[in-house]
Amino acid sequence: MSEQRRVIIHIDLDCFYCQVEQKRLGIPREQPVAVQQWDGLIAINYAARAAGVTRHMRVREAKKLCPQLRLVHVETISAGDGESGSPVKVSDGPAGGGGGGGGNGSFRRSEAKASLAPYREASGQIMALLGSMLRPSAAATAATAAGGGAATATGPVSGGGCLLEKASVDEAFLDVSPLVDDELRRLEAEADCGGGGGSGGHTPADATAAAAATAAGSPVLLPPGAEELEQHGQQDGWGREEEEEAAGTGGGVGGGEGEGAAGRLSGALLAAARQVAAASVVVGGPPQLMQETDRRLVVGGLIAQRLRRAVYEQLGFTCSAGVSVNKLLAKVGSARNKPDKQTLVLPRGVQDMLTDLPLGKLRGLGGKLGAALEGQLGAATAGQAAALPLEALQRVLGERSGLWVWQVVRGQCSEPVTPKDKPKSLLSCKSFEPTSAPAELQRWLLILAEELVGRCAADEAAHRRRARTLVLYYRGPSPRERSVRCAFPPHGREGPSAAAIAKAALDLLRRQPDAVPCSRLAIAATEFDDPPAAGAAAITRFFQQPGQHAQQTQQAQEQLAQKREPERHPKGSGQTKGQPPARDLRTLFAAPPSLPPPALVAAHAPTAAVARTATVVLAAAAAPSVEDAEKLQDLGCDSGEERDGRSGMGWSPGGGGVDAWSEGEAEGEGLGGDGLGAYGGQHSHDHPAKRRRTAGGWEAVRGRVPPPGAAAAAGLPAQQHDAQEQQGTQQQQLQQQASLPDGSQQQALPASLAAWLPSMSQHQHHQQQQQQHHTQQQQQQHHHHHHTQPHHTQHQHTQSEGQSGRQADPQAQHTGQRAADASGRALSAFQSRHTFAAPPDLDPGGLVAPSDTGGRQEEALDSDSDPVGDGVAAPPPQGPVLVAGALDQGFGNVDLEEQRRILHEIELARLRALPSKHANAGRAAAGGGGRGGSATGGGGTSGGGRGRGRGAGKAHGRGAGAAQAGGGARVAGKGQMRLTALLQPGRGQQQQLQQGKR
DNA sequence: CTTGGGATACTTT
DNA sequence: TAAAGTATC
Repeated sequence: MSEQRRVIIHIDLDCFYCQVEQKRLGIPREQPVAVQQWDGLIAINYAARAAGVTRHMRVREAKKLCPQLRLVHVETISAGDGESGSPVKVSDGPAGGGGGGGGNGSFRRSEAKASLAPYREASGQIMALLGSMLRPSAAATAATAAGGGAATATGPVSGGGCLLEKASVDEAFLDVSPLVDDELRRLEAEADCGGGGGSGGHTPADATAAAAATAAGSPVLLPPGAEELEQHGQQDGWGREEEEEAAGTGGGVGGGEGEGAAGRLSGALLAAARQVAAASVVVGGPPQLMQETDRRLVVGGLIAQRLRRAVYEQLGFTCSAGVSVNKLLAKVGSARNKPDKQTLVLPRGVQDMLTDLPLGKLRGLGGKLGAALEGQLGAATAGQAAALPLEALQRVLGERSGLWVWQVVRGQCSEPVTPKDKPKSLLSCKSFEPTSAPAELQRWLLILAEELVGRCAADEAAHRRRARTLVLYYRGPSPRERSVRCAFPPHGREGPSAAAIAKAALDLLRRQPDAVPCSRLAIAATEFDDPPAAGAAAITRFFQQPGQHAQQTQQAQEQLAQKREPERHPKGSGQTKGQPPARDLRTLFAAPPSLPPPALVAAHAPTAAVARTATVVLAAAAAPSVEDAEKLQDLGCDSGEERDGRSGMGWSPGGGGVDAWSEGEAEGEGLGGDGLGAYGGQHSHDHPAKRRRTAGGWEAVRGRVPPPGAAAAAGLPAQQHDAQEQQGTQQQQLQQQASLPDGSQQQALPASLAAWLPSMSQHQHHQQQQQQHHTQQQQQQHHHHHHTQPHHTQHQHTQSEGQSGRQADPQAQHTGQRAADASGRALSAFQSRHTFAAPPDLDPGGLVAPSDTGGRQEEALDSDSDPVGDGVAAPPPQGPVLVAGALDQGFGNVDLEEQRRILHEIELARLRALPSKHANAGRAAAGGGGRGGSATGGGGTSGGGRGRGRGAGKAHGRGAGAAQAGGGARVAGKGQMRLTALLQPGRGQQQQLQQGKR
């Protein structure tokens, strides 16, 4: 498939944080709002921007500039008693007017840390919705609901193979090429059965007729009917300029004189094109429908409209979209017209568009690379850079980066849309006034640990994996941030213990001689275990008699209790990387010992919300408190329980353990020079942000005497209970759009949302009822009878192969669907994120296009010596094209790998059900299945590489995102790395740049 | 005075 | 593997 045949959409939420808060608080759109963090603004809505409010403004100035400005502080997690069951102390709500909240106290930087959880949650909903819209069934459903009646579906499934890449909390790339293929086919078919049999559809008369035909019939392309789309155009208050600009740029639609290649134009297509052109800004317009690229992009625009519309109607968020042939251009497009607008970037218009575009607006050139380009080659715009010869670029930027830049400034980018599945690490951080007081550092660490623990628990429930490594980041006197790591502390019975994590981090920190006047701390959980077959537990349950599973789980747990095997990544112990620890077969299916039983896990449905709710915070104390010391002690004691059999764990109570920390070390004993003495001793020479050092660490340390008997103090909260409470809380929180008791999903528009969206009118209600896309909240309901829709999970080798990826064996497919269904049920419960693609490593034979892809990769590799021609010598190596797991009802998505695993698990389940259970057989099989996912970690590194974009509109800042060039073919293992390295601007070049500067 | 948080991911050494 | 560095929002 040639580069130009892709249709990529970039979706960018408008001032996302503000929208989230406005929705939450029911603040009308027109009211100026800014989201505040301490004394700064981190998001400003468009009304406020109109009043001149910008980022980097203090609340003071902002208020002065715009007195009606409504300030909303980000949620914070601060001091509160986190003990047993009592709700977390999260603060939200409107911030006090002048300067960060007076009495409330929780919006003080010195006391709390900010939490982005609400935005993560909203983001998850949006991504889920977008994902659901890419699935064929969604389109079919919508069409059916729209009354078009045309029994779409069934036939060759459409839409399969679309990709969704969440690029950041508020952005996503979508590759909708397959959907475009489909809809284009359908649209063009209209000509046959529809009114206009004639060959050309160019006359207005034809267009009109076509419009009628479209409204009546086109099942998928215009599910709601054309008139609704028009309504949409009107409903957003911003519709006006669109049309003007569209007109200015040439908003009309041309049949296109040249290139008569494509046959006649169907009236339906023409009507659709007009409609899209009117509702979009077209760069390089008007679209010439006789040209395939334009035609496809127009259909892409139609899809973008649908997506934006759905996001608005179902979730209440406006967003902007860019539609083009690659990620780079789509992103530039989405940033061009905001808010709530969409931009088609036709290749024809690219050159014009880029000539004056500041380099920084191109994804990847917003940083040093762009600066070097400007500084050393004098190019400030893409146009200027494009005038430079490749050799010059390569001389200055290095071979790879030079080539990459050469392509990017021409608008070329073949980076695939790469669905990201699980995050690679979870991190919680906090910066503060430099301090050397251990108690204070400890306090922060505990808060961070609590937050991290909550997120880890949610992650584990969702992905059934655990972090193997804990990383501590700290910023000491040196400007640079440093990091050290250790094994992740063992999980307690109820999951990872915040106490243990905090203590491990503290131990780590104590060993650092340069940690001292510390102004920032972060802890991260990384290097996760192999995801142990996400669907496994659900599958198992699915094939079990009710009740059997509990029994089984119990058995497994008993066994484990007996064996007490050191399962956790003992450094250097037998567990080779990727090799699942040898366990009894049963344990493969049972939840790990420290997990709640699967049933509970499923019901627990941890999402980000749990991370929030589960966050327990310390007693508030600006000053180091005795309680803090007690806490730590308790924690130490608590984790002591887990200590048995795990001494080889890399982390340990350290030289001196808990007791040592409390006072002995304060005295400089224990670790000697590494001990706390260093804290008090250092001073902040060197520190760039040289500030006064807080009261001497020594004083603080000495003053903090552990109370006698601290070790015996009450332990951590009983999390079992917590879990249940959280469940309730969470459901209340999340399920504003509740399902009916019987499980049917009827959308009740949340009052707050309705209030906030005055424009959501009658027809909208109508829509709501028709909508069958379910948001995450709804998915979390466990009403089984709803989940019987087949899951069209499909896989294509390459896009040019069209629909060839369907599963061959219907029976296997059926089974797979049931299994997928079951797993979907579980996944939907967990569902903290969407996964639309399988990790690339599993069975290359199946995932990677056979020799085909390999060949292309070679070409891609070679292409750096042959960048000419189209610039992108190699066709976009689509690599394994992964398919949106098509869980019809929007349940968790099961990707290809997951399907394989599931089938595997089914087989295992069958084996297990046999009278004599041969664990060996099972285990062997399981081993095979499990291995599949193991290489994934590395494989996750895609050619796509890094970077999110950044909505330029957001807060007028520097550049807008970047794009990676690179053919990013996804190959398992090393080859991919090499390809990646070759095609991305790498650090190598950047270092060169740095050197060049010096 | 002037920046800033909090968060992720990826690459290189 | 560990640590640092870069990019981006």
